[in-house]
Amino acid sequence: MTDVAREVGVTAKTVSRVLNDDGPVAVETRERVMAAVRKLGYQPNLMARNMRVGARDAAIGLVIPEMGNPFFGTVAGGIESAVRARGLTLIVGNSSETADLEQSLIATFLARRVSALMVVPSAAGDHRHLRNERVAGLPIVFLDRPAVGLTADSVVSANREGARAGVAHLIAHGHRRIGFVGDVPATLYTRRERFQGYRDALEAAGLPFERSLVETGHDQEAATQATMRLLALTNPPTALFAGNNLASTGAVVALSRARRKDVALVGFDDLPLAECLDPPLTVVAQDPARMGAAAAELVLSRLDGDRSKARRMLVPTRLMVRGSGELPAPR
Amino acid sequence: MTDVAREVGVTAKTVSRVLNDDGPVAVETRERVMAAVRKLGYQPNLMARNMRVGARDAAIGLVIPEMGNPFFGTVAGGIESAVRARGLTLIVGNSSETADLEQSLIATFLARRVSALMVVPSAAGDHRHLRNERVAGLPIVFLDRPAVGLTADSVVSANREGARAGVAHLIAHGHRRIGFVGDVPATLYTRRERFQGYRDALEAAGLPFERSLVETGHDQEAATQATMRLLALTNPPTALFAGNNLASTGAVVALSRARRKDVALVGFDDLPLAECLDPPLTVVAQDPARMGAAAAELVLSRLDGDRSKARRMLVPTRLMVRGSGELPAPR
DNA sequence: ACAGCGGATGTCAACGTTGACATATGTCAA
DNA sequence: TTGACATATGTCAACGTTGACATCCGCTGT
Repeated sequence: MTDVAREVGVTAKTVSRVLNDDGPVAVETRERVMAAVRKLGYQPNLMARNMRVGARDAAIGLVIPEMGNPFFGTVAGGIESAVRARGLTLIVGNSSETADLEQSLIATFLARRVSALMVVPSAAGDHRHLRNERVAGLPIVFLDRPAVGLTADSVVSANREGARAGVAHLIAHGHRRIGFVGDVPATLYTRRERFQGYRDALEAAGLPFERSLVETGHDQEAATQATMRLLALTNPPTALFAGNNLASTGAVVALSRARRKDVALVGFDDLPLAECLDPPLTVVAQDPARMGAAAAELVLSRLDGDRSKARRMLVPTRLMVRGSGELPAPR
Repeated sequence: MTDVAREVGVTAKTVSRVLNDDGPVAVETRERVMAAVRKLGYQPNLMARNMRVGARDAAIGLVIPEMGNPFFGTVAGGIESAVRARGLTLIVGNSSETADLEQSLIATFLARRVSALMVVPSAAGDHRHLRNERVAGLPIVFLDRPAVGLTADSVVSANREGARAGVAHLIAHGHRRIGFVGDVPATLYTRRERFQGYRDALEAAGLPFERSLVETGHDQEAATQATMRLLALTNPPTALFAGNNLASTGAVVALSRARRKDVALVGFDDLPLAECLDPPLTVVAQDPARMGAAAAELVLSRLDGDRSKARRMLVPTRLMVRGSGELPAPR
C-alpha cells in the first residue's frame, strides 16, 4: 500500500480511503490511485487489515471428516451458498476422521481468527477445549454429530427415527431376521443412534436382537466383506439394513457379486444411482443440503447476536421406496 | 499475549520466547507462562505473526467448482494428505463453476497470503489477472483444466486419449452410430478434449460424424433428458459415450427408465456403483487421488524453489471393462 | 578483584492497515 | 471581510507479534 502511495505521491491513508470508499477523495486522486493499484498489482493485506480493526476474518471455518464423501460435500455446498450471500467465505478442512487432525484444523482456524466455526466431529473427538471460545461468544455449530463435552448448537439428522422407520419397513414386508451393516461401533454418534433405531424397530415388533446379525466395516470394501460374512451365516438374514452410504454401497456390491437378488436391503442415506440398481435401492434419505443450510442459518443468527441457549436441530429423513426394501421374506 | 505476560509478570517477548522455543528461558518462567496460557485460553494470533515475520500463511488455497462432486472431493483429498505431511493446511473454496466466484475466492486467498494456489478453473474463467502473482513467484497449479491466458503448471487427465480409447472400444464391438452426452460445449476444456477424442475415434474408424448424435446436459437431470432425446431419434444411436460422471449417471438413469438394456454405454470417470449396475458400467476411469497427489508434489517443489518452466502433467486413464461397453451392435 | 562470558530478560521498532484527530484550501453567506 | 463549513489530505498511534540489540545478573578463571 505504501508503494502505491509513493507511486501516486500521496499518503497510505489516502490510498486506504480510496480502496475502502471511506471519506472524501478527489475524483482525480482516486483515479490515479486506482491506476497505480492496477499497475503494481497491489493486493490489500487482509491479515493486516483484520489485525488493525480488531475484527475477525470474514471467513467461516468448516471441518469435515472426508472430502471425497458426497454427503459431506453436499453439506458443505449447502453451507457455502447460504453463507456467501452474507459476504462470508467458507474455508473447509479435512480431518480424515481423526481427532488429532480435527483439533489441529480447529486450532489453525482459530489462529486465523475465523468468525465462526462449524465442525463435523470425528469419531473420537472431544470438544472441551473449545469452552473458552464458546464463552467468548464465537459461534460454533456442530454438524451431523453433536459435540462431546461441550454444550453447543448442533444440526443432526433424525437418525434413530429414520433407522427405526427403515427397519420397520423391512419388518412390514415379513422379514424376521434383519442384518445390520454399519460403522465400527464404539464412538461414532450416528452409528449409535441408527443402531438404536434398528433395535427399537426390532423390539417394537417383538423380534429378538441377535448379535451375530450385526457386522461392521468402516469403508466400502470392509462393508462388502461384512455383508459377505452375514450372507455366509448358517442361518443368514433375509434382509439387511445399511447404516450409511458407504455401508449401503458395500452391501450392494456384495449382493451383486453374490448374485443375490432375493435379499431385501434398506440403506441409510441416498445414493445417486440408487434408482438404477437391480432391484432399485430403497433408502432412508437424509437431506444434506438442508442440513448445511440449517447450520448456516444458525451460525448467521449467532453472528447477528443471538445469544439464546444452544439449540439442537433435527433434520427429518424420508423413506424412498424403490424396490430393494420391498422384497418379501421367503416363504 | 500481552495479557499472558501481565498475568505472569514478564514481557510479551518472554512469552513469545516460550511459545516459539526461541532463546533461553528459565524453566520456572516457562512453566508459569504455560500455566497462564492454559488459564487464559490464549491462542496465538497467526495473522499478527505472519505479518510481523513477513511470511506467507502456512496454508494452500484450493478452488474447486463443486464440493458435492466426488471427483473434486477425491482430488482435494489427494492434495490434502500430500500437503499435510509438510505442515501445510489446505483450505478449500467452492466456485460453483462460475468465473466471478472463482475470482473472488482467489482474491480472498491472495489477501490471506496463502503460500500457494491451486485452482480447478471454472468454465468461463480467465487467469490473466494472476500474472503478477506468477512473476512474484507464488506457486500456482491448475487442476483438471489448464489456465486460460496464463502460462502455469497444470495437472490434467489424458482426456482426449481416454475418450478416444473409450469410443474405439465401442466401435470395436461393432457400433457405427455412437451418441455423445456431455457438458455444454462452448468453454469447458474437458468437454472439448473428450469431444475431440470422440471425433478422433470416429475418424480413425472412417465413421461419419453426425451432429444430431451429440446432446448436452450440464447436470444429471439434464443429461438424463439429453439421453432420452438421443434414444427418441428416428435413427437412434446403438451406443453412447458419456463425457463425465454426471453425464454417465444421467445416461444410466435414462437407459434404466427406458428399460433399454441393449444400448451400449461407456462413461468417462468412474462411479462407485458402476460394477453393480445392469449391465455393469464400462468406464474410462480417471485417477483423481493421483491427480491431487501430483498437483501437490508440483506445488511443494515450487515452494522448495524449483523455478523451472511451467509443466503440464498428463495423468493417464484406464479403461475398466465391465459389460455395458461390450454390448454388441444389433445385427 | 575483575574481565569475560553466557543465561535470562527487557526495550524498541517494525510488519500493513486504519481510526481519531489535525491541517490546509476553497466556498459561501452574513 | 470574516468566520463557518465542507472538501481533501496528512499525521500519529495502535493492532499482536517478533527480530535486533541492550541490559542485568551471577559464575568462572586468572
